[in-house]
Amino acid sequence: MQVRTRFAPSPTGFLHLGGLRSALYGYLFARKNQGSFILRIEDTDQERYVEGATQVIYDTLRDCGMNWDEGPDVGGAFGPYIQSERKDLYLPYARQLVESGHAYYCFCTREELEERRQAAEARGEVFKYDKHCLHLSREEVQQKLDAGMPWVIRQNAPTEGETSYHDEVFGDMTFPNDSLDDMVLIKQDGMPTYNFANVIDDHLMGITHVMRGMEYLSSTPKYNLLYQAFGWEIPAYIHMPPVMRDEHHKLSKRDGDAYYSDFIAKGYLSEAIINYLALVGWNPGTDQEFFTMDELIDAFDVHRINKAPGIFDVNKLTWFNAEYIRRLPPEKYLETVTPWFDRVLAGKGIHYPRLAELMQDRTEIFSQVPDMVAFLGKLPDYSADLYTHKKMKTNPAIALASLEMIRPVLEGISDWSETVIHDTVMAAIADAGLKNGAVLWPLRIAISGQASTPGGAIEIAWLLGKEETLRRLDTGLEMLRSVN
RNA sequence: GGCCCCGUGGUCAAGAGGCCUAAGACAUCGCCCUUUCACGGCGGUAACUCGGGUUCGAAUCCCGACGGGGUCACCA
Repeated sequence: MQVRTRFAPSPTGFLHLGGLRSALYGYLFARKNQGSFILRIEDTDQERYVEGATQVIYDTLRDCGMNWDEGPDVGGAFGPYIQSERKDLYLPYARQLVESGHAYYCFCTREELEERRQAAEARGEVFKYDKHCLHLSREEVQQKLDAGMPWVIRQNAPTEGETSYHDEVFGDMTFPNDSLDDMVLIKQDGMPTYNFANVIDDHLMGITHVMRGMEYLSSTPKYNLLYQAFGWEIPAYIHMPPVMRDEHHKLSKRDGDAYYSDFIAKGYLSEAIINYLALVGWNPGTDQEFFTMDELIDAFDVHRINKAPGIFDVNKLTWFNAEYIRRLPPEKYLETVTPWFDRVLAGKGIHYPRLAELMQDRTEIFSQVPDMVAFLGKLPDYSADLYTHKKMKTNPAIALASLEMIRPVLEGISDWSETVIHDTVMAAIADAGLKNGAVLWPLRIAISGQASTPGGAIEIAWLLGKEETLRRLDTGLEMLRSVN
């Protein structure tokens, strides 16, 4: 059997990481089985529709390396792939169900329903539609229709017995039928509800494996009843637990920090995001942690999807990101980091390739880069306390002596290259009978103005250039003379 | 509240009756390397929710409690 899965987001905003993971698992499963991955846009709720959201979905998926075989923009034999464009297709199916007694017209207004709902709540009961309109005769229905009364079509669900189905990750599920409500199939505006459109579309599009969040676990019996009423084959179900923000809340669109685009803006690599996301709720059963998309496809197995929700851990994502950055070819790293350098170093004449070499192993997220290299563009204000470091055996007094010793040495260097600076400085330190740290620490502090820097004194001196190095050294000397 | 699902360290998780004195990873702590920081290396702290069963033997099976999540819309 040709496997066909689908990702069916509603265009209500940016794609958050939970949604991205659903897409990923669907994509992985389809590819793993040489099947097709279909993209369908579920925009039946005009009130929540957000302009441009569909494009964001396309861009995000492509960015992450997930290509769909059929979809709104690429076409396919089962289109259209945008639900609103399929609008007219659903009503006939609903009517068919009305004819066969599996559904019925309902003329109850929202207000009436609301009253009954509140009355039920007042009695401490759960409101369930009472099939009020089921008993209308054919004539009465026609009369109301002719009179132009607003209507909806509801499913006629059984009230006794139970319905079972099998889920690939949760196993066998059974629900008592009396918990099934007569859900609305066609809304008053003529649009199908998600519940209905979803069944019709999945069938029409030949979806063999329905993959979706586990929040649909309990409404699946109602969908199965629909499939049966039509005499259609019920698809295989793969329900997935949610990705949580913390123990109590799942990642949602209301949490701005969960958007894929935000992570990209902060300097996370899409490969790292995908790799990490794949591992929240699923594992390969081995110790392998790093996966390319192809390796993910190869290792993926829906039976290894966990049933319990997984909490999204930015820490681990950040670690993955740092690892991916370290593994980047140097040229690629340089290219990616350049705009981040530019934010604070544009026009400063800093040698980016060398800086990039120094920075690559220290970059966890690109957005941290500007703060880490800003000192090269402008010497920050710093305190003389920085000259004190126990392990380096230095303090302001020692630092003053060290810097006074090293300044003329640096000034005397004509070939300002790292090796020459290194050899000259180290030789001078040895000649003076000093410890490396007693000179190198103060030097680095004087020219960088901060306790930790990417690279040591020599590298920074080279990056800064002779002139700027001496200028900063003088500033440091001045400060030290005033405090000593 | 009814119904459904789930419950191994702070987090992701391996584990499908004896191999568990419970892997691995992130985080955290310590040491080493080192001209700082980072990288890297080594080591440490830290978990089977609880209570009953079943069994020679249970993290693994059963029941209950507790905890968490979901669902009960003309939203998807």
